[in-house]
Formats: sequence, C-alpha cells, structure tokens
Amino acid sequence: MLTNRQLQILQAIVDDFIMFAQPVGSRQISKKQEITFSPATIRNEMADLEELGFLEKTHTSSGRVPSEKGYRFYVDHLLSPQGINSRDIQQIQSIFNDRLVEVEHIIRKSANILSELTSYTSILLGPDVQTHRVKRFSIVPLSSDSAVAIIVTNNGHVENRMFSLPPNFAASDLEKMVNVLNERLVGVSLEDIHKKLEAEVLSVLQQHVRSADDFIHALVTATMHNSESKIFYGGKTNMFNQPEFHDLNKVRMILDLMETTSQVQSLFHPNESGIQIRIGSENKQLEMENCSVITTTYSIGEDQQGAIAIIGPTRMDYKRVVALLDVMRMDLTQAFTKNRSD
Amino acid sequence: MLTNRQLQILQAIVDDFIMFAQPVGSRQISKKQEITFSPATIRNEMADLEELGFLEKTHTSSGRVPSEKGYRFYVDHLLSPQGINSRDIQQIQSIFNDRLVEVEHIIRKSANILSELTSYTSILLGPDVQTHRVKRFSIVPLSSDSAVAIIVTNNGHVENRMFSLPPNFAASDLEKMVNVLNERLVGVSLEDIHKKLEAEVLSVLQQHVRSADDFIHALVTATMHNSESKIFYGGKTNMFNQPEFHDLNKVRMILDLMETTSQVQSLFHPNESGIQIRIGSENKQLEMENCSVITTTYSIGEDQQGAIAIIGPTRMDYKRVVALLDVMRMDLTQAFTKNRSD
DNA sequence: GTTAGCACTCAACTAAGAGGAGTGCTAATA
DNA sequence: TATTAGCACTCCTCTTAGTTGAGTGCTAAC
Repeated sequence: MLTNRQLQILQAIVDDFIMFAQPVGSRQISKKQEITFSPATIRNEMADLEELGFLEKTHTSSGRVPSEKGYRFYVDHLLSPQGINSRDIQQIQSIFNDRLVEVEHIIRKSANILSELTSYTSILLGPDVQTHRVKRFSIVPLSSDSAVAIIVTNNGHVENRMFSLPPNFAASDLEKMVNVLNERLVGVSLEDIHKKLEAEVLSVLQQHVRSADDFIHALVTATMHNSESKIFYGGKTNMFNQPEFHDLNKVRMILDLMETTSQVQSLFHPNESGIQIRIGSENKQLEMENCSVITTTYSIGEDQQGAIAIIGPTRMDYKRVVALLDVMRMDLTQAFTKNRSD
Repeated sequence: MLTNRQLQILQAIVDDFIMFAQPVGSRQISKKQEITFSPATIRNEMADLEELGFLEKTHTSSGRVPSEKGYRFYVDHLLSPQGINSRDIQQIQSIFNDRLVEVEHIIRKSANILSELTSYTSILLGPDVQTHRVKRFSIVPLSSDSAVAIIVTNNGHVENRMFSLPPNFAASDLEKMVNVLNERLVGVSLEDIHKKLEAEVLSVLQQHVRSADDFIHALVTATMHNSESKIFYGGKTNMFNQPEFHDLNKVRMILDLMETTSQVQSLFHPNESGIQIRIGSENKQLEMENCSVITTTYSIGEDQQGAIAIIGPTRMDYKRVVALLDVMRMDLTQAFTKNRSD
C-alpha cells in the first residue's frame, strides 16, 4: 500500500510528464505548490516507487518516467473526475447545431471535433447496421441481366447491391417477387436476411416463379458480404505532434493499422460498459505498444450502438480525454435517441 | 540544343538518381556500359548541363542531381516507352478475375494493386455520379415526419438521403407524388435534379397534392449537396519508404492534403487527355513541391469518367508508372465498357 | 524522519581531425 | 581540336575527445 506522500509524488510525476513529456526530476517536483518536502526526500520516495514498478528511468542519472503500471495506477486511483470548460462544451454543442438529422453527418463531425479538442486521433464507429431491421425491400432492374437490390432499414439506412439476374429471367415476375420478399423480410434484421431467404422465402417463391432458385441464390450472394459498421476518423495525423511519435516507423505502423478495418474493429470492446482505458501493451495490437486507447460506446435509438475511440501516446491526458468522452457519449446518445424513428 | 552525348549523360544521370536516390558522380556514370568516354569528359558535360539548368549540385563538391527542369526534359524527350513484365500484367489482371461486377469493388482493388506495383501512393476517382441519369425514384417513409428519398441511376448507383416530411403531410399522397416524380425525373442527370424539381415538377405536383410546396422544398435541400465522386486510396503510407520523405513534416503535409477532398480533387485535370505528369512545383499545391503527380483518366460506360493519380517523389520511376497507368486505364475502360448497362 | 552536501553518471552538445567522394582546372595526349 | 590524366581543392560525414549540466544515490548532519 502506498503512503499518502507516495501517492502525492506519483501523481505529481505523472501529471508533469503528461504535460511536458520530459523525465521528471526531484527538484522539478519539489518546486510545485502542493509539495512541501525537499528534493532529497522526494528522491527517496522515487526510488521506492521505482522499486514498486510505478516509475522507470531512461538511464542511471535521468529523471523518472511513469511505467505502464504507473499509468494504470494513476488512471485507476488518482484520476479525479474533471469538468470541461465552457469553450469545449460549446464546440461539442456545435455538432448538433445544424438541423440536419443524418446520423452519418453527426458522427463525422464528432470525429473531427473530438480530434481537435484532444489533439489525438479519434475513431468513431457508426451504428451496427447488422441489427437494423428491414423496412422496405425493392429491386430495380438495370438491364436484361443485372439489377440493384435495395434495402431500407427502420433507421433510414440504405443498403444496396448490384447482382446478376438469372439468364432466362421473366421480368414480369419481378413484381410478384418483390411483394413476397417484402411480406417475408420486413422486420428481419440485416444479419438474418440470407438465412431467412434460404430457409423460408425460397420455397414460397418457387411456387410462384420459375427461376426463383437462381434468383434467390444471386440475392443471397449479394447480401452475404455483410457491410460492417462504418468507420470515421478524425485527426489522423495528430500523432505527428507528439514527441514520442517523432519516429517514422511508429507512425507508419499506427497509420497502417488504421487502414485495416479488422484491426480497427478489434480496438473496441463493445461488451464492456462505461469508459475503457487500455494502456500500452494492454492493447492486443503490437503496433499500439506506445499508445493508449480510450474507448466508450454511445446509443443510437433503443438498441443500436456506436463506439468512440481516442488513440494517443501512453502519456495521454487521461483526465481530459475521459471527461470529453463522457460528455460526448451522452450528447450523442441523447441526440440519436431524440430523433430516432419507430 | 543538346548534343547526343549530353542527352546520353543526362539520361544516365536521371536514371541513376531515380534508382539510387544519391547524387551522381562522373565516375559512376563512366562505369556504365553505354558510356564510352572518361569521367573528365563527363565532368565537362555535367558542368554544361548544370549551366543549362538541367542539373543541380547539393554542394560544391557533390555529384549532380536532376533539377525539375531536368526531370521535365527527361519526361518529355528521354522517356522511351516501356512494356511491363508479365508478372505485373498478371497482377493487374487479377483485379478482374472475380466475377463481381461492382464498379466500386474493382476501383478499390485497382487502387491497392497500383500502389503495390509502384510502391507509391495511388488515388482513384470513381465515376462522376453527377452525370448519371435517374432510373428510378422512390420514397420510403420512416415515421410521421421523416422519409428516405432513393435514386437509382442508370449505372446502378444508388443515392439516398433522409429528409423531413412536412408537418401535415398526407401519407396517402405519397404514391401519387412518387409517380409524378418518376414520370418527370427519369432520364434526368443528378446534377439537374433540383433545377428540374423547382422548375417543372413543383407546378405539376401542386395540382395534385396539398403540401407539395414544403415537400419539394425538403427534397430540393436534400438533393442539393451533390455527392462528389468517391475517392479511393492505395498505399497511403508508401511514401514512408522513400528516402526523401524521411521527414515528418513533409509526410504530414501530404497526408493532410489527402484528407481534404477538395485538395485531392484539384490534383486531377479531367479535361486533358492521355497521361499528365506534374513535377514538383508544377503542382499547384505547395505541399506537393517535392512530389510528382502522374494522372490519367479512364472511361466508365460511354460518358462516365474516372481518374487515376499516382503520387511519388519527384525522383519517381516515371517510365514504369507511365507504363502501368497506360495498361491500367485501358483495362479499366475495357472492363467498365463491357459490363455497362443501357 | 528529513534534508543538505557531495561524488558520481550519463545524455547532449561542441570542437577538432581524418577520410573520402567528388569537383574544376591545367596540361598532356591522340 | 576534342579528350583525358593528374592534381589541388572542397565539403560532407564520421569518429573521437572534451565539456556541460541535469539528475541520481549515498552519507552524515539536523
């Protein structure tokens, strides 16, 4: 168990390092207002804190730097909740000023403003389209052998995909088909569509239409590649500002990671609630060993979920980011619940 | 006018510098097979070429480096057309192997393969949706006060936008409206829709439906923000490989530029035909002063156009990139013309 | 228990010197 | 007259040595 004085010193060191990105020396700490003891005392405590694994040295005679364990402790026990100032609040509010209701537009804007306010990189996951339910299904033929299938969901999202029509397809059957499809598919979630198509719709259609087999098959292939939640980025190059990323290789690895959808998705932890903080190697991705990732989720309507991530150096301003994310998730949730359709 | 020998030397220097990114000395040149004269002679010629502005020195006793004027001359007069090897051709062909017809999918894949083959960054502009023509217009109501307008174009592209329904809107009128809209809008290009709506459709609708004014107004606002051509990137971080970009600031500026749609659009020169090469400061963008941009266009169907850009250092392998782009533009054009719908 | 004092460490900076790739010029050569 | 060998010169790059200063750990005094 740490003594009060150790807590105080650890906090001072982490705060200082977060601010200045320089190893912190005993003198530097002793000059702070809230610190009443001498550099020598602080040096002793520092040595203890280092032995306990909360601090590290870059070389024998350097100042101290928080270790991952140090950050973890800081985040878990020393992070006094902080309000955010009115300028920040105003900026966040500006996201919702436009009277446009489009979800995508709001999320895009949120990503930009979050990255501006934090000066880190933000990633926002849009709603998980897979759980949307079909509101209307329609098919528009383009030529004798191709057509577009369009699905409108209850949340106003539109999925569309081109597919090939069976070679000897009777155009006159199209209307019948669309009717059957609507009867059977409305209310079904996108992820269940192709199951439903094969299990149920196929047999019904076979009674009405000749080339139903081929047709349904084409539809199934078209709806198979389920579109994942859209990803929005803000401040992709913000990390260039951080001294720890004055290293092309690190930056490159992170940027590359951000181009890979699956990697980005695995940054999120949709099943945990509240605000998650992953520090350095707590992230599964090797590329992230110098980064911390703070994530949270927000609601879109009743059962839709989106997610937010902020990526910065382990020396991240946790206090501020947590506060901002807290406001953000609530504002987004509120905005999307108010405007949600049945 | 340059002598034959000067041409030969200039070519050798540019080729060498493109390959090794190191200032080229007279000895280095003299060792080449095709060069039959001594380093001293070459030094004399180099001095002349420098006086003429084709070469530069990084310092008094360094080797020579091509100037922008040098590259320009090289590109204009010394670029013997080159075939590409069968491995490359195979890779390019693999884009079209999948039997999927979706334009977007093909373009996305092209972007990736181009960046792989060149090891530079590729940007592909999708078809200019604005010139597509309406094939089908439909409206799906979501709730009492919102609906989605959907436009399917002749090329199978789908535009959709949410909009607010007028407060006292009679749902029963919807079908009438959609009928009228289809009658009037089919065949109209996307860029002309809102003109057409205001000029023609409004008056017709007013005769049939009460809240036509508000309705059309909402539609017009929704279709106003014309969606630009989609942009696809390949190898965004490839430039990290180039020694001239071992400089965070340069890389950052370019990456930032690539996040700005308008800036990216202005890299292209859709009205010029063939393959365009902009070397260094020939680009309008300050951020591009160390880059060359090679662009070309490809056709999608009869009157659609897409564009390709390759961004690399001024020390770019022009020969190879030009050859690759040439193949690419033809293959894309062919693929999209074959599968085009009426 | 706290702190002043001091020897010690080590990164970061500076200066000086050696090495080497390359040039320009001059004079010899074909 | 065009080409080339020879040579002095330039200047980048790398290495080495020395200096500075921030910071530590330890000891002894308070």
